Amino acid sequence: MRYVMVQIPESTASSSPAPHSVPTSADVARLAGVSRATVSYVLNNSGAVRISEPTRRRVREAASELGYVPHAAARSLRAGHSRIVLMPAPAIPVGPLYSHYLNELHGALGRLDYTVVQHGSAGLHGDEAARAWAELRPVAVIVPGAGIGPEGVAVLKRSGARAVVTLGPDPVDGAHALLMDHESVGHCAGAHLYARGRRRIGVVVPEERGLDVFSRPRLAGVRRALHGTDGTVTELPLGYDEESAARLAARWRGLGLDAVFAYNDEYAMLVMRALQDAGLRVPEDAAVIGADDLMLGRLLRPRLSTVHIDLPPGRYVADLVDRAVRNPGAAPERQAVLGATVVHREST
Amino acid sequence: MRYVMVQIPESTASSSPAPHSVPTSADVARLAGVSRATVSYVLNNSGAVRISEPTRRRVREAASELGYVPHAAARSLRAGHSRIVLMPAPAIPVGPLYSHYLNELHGALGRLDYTVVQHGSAGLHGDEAARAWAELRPVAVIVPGAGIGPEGVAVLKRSGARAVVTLGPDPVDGAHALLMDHESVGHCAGAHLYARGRRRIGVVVPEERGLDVFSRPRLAGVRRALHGTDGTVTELPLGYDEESAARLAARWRGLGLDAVFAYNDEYAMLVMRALQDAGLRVPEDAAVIGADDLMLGRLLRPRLSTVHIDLPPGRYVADLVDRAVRNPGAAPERQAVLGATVVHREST
DNA sequence: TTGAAAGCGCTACCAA
DNA sequence: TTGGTAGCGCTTTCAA
Repeated sequence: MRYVMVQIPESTASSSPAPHSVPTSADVARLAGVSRATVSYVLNNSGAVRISEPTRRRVREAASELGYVPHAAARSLRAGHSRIVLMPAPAIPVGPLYSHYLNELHGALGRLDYTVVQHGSAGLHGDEAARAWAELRPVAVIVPGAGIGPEGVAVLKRSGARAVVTLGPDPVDGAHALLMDHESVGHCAGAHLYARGRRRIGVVVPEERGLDVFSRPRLAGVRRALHGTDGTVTELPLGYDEESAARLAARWRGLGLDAVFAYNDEYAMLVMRALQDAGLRVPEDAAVIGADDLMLGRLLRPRLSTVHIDLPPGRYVADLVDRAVRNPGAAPERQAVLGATVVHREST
Repeated sequence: MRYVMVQIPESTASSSPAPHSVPTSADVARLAGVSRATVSYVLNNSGAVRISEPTRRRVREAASELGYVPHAAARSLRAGHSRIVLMPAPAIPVGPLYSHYLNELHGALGRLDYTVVQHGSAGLHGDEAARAWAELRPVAVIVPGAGIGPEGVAVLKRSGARAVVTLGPDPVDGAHALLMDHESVGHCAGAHLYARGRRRIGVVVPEERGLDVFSRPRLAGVRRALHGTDGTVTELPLGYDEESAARLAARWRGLGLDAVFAYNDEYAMLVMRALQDAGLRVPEDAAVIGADDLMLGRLLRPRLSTVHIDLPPGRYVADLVDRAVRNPGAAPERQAVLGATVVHREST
């Protein structure tokens, strides 16, 4: 299949008015023979005023006849606030665990009647991104990773955001923090390997840019686990492809390592296969442990040991956001929410 | 880690005014000692009017001093149109291939300066969803799967959407269609298995609801490939868990099948492992083919045959949307964009 | 070169 | 029970 990009010049038609104009509440009012106020009351089921049943019917019929749909922007302009929760769209393909989690969060927010806007901040740096987000006047902003600083938070709050929640490793001034410190993931893995008698431990660090947010803390965690012991930690940069893994496997004996924490289960699968293809036995010659506890780890032979990651239910985060929105004065909450536990199987 | 849901009553503080009000262009004008019109000209670099350099500076300084950020809703209300492209958020966790693709599309749209809004339409049916989307007055709507009908398209167009693009298997009246027919994926797999001498073919149909959009056509494609031959097709419902796969493997000999198309590579890995654990040889006793050409297939032993899926670059789809937006009068385009080719490895 | 003012669609107040 | 109307923040004529 071939795709040819076609550049079309700005059409002259684009500046002409729409063929048929979009119906407004005024149109509905006209058709129903009432005022715009009445239309608003009826369609919003405003309990404050009593409208006679015949009038209500006329209004509703007029609305559906015209195919009237209220204009969210106008409404929130008038109301002075929106129900928009903004989340920056991940710039790079992040693992299945995380993207699944974001989906869950999305759903939970939707159930609380928020509109989730994923804003791609490609190419925007720091406060620039925050300013772009602020233009949408979101009532809340959820920022994964280390995508915002205190100035960014200030910009958002000044623009009316009632809650800023970070999902990263470090708290940010002025924002609620759900601390998801991947350091503990690495620590778990390192401690486990050490307890299993391994002393010379390699740690895979993906070359894919943008994964640093996760991979650096995971590496640091292993370092901490081995600190003050007779164990050593060796950093192993690795691309997510077979050649890269084969090269690592070829160097393996020279490296003198006896175990590897492979960043996550997908990288672990890659590494384990390369090691096995190079004639090394897992776990005898090399213990391998992954992270994220994906299904595929259970299907490998030997079965892959991994670090299971416990994240708060999307519902919980959504509730935190909702609470913060309804009570913007409250002091920023700050809590660690990432649980890491080793799942010991056969590869270590 | 335990999470306790806390219900907080509506705070009385929530109805009190914001502690400090959000600066508007009027505030900037006041501080700079000019009119709001001038502020607008300066901040939008309007070429139509000439503003003296000193004035420009004063305005810009005032804006940054106040931390002024324009209000997108007000702007698009005035302009009569937005730059919002709406995409329904996938209700169920969809495969890595697809979610990666949506991300790519998202990025490409962002580069064209559109704001992507992912709207979770959980619980909304048909036109209800379309109406909810229409409230945001998106300039374009991209609907994956079979999430909209002709009436939905009409609702959106009537509300000002200049382009509706479907990404599903069937074209919808009034909308542009990028036909991604997974039937051809199944057809590919079926034809390949038949050519390799297999005659009694099982097709895995995931039990996970919401995957039907993909799995049904894939099944139908296999049926078509085998139609009029001496081959047979057997539907194999399967949950994404080891027990379910083990049950299938236990039934395998009784089923009398000699090959299986496993929906995608992840299910294929699950099935292949279960078959091997049950003492069956792949491909001798059972040929296994997946789909989506994920990395993991290359890492299995035997290496997994698969159907590689070719999707148009995100950039291409974004350009189509952009073209449609700028030229709303044009007839709906309609083209098949899903390429499927077998990658023959060792499992078939 | 700048300012005054209209108006986008909507809701909420106050009057009738 | 209903209508008139102000005004949310912004851009864009038209006048000065």
